[in-house]
Amino acid sequence: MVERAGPATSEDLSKMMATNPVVIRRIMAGLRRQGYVRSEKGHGGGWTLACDLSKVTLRDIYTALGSPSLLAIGNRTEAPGCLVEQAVNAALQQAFHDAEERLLARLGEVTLSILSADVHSRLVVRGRSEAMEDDVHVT
Amino acid sequence: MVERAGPATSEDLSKMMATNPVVIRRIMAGLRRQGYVRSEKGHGGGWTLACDLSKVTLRDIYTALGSPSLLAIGNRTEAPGCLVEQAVNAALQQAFHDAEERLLARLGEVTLSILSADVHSRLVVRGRSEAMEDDVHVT
DNA sequence: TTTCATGTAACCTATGATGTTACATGTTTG
DNA sequence: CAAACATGTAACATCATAGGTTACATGAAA
Repeated sequence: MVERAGPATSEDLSKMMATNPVVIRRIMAGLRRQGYVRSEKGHGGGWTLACDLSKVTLRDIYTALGSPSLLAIGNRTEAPGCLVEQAVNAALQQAFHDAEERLLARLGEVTLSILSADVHSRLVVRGRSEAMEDDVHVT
Repeated sequence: MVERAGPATSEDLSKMMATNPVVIRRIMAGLRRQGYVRSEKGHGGGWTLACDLSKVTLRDIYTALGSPSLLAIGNRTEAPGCLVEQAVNAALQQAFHDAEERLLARLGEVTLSILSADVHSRLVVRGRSEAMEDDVHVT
């Protein structure tokens, strides 16, 4: 979206990400609630950025999207009756917490502007390698 | 299983864990391959421990069970074409690795004997609180 | 007033984890 | 040896959930 002059429709975005417009709207709804994007209806409408990319981190987005669990395993039951389960939970609770913290901390370090810059540099690289392929074809 | 004198059948274990005997066998198969348990067929058969509980850690079990992913998120595609995906992966790769390492390290610290001891102490606590409840009922 | 776009509920579908059935293999007991 | 038991495993069924789809209401621009 950074690259675009005007608003991007859910239709456009869904094509880019090989998914469905409604899925895009569902996801963007969370970002809109936090004010990271704006949406306009009608002709020429669509989604536009509404935040300072250097101020918004992946963690903000993670939060806006409902903070789903980062770990594949973890304490399943809130207050398990099974003593073995209790023992395992007690033994690993701290580690789960630490691992999650580590991930969240990193998410908080990565701003959208950093990502944008990285995407740009990757674009350049891709451009160069495509040019090289052309050379090969020509030569 | 530590508590039992003889072998425990998949039937017994499945009842304890509120699941199905076949599910138990599926899981135990992994542990048997690593030599942590033994299985005997026929009358009086079932599962018995075959390892030193102080030598086997949760990490060993995790490995025996096929090292499933510990993180709920992560690099989905091996070599994504999408530049944004590449950029995000690059930014988070280290953090994913660190978080996973932290979990694995902790799993490696927790031996089955530690868990067993903890379960025992919880048994005592539960016993006491039940005794107290009895008192209440009596008084 | 028509066209376009979001907003959202309701439903459909694909996937993976778990549960179940069925049957083969081997072991003990009478 | 035959009957009862228990594992080993394949094949199938069920359930939960993430994602996809349809349908329609709301609102804005041409």
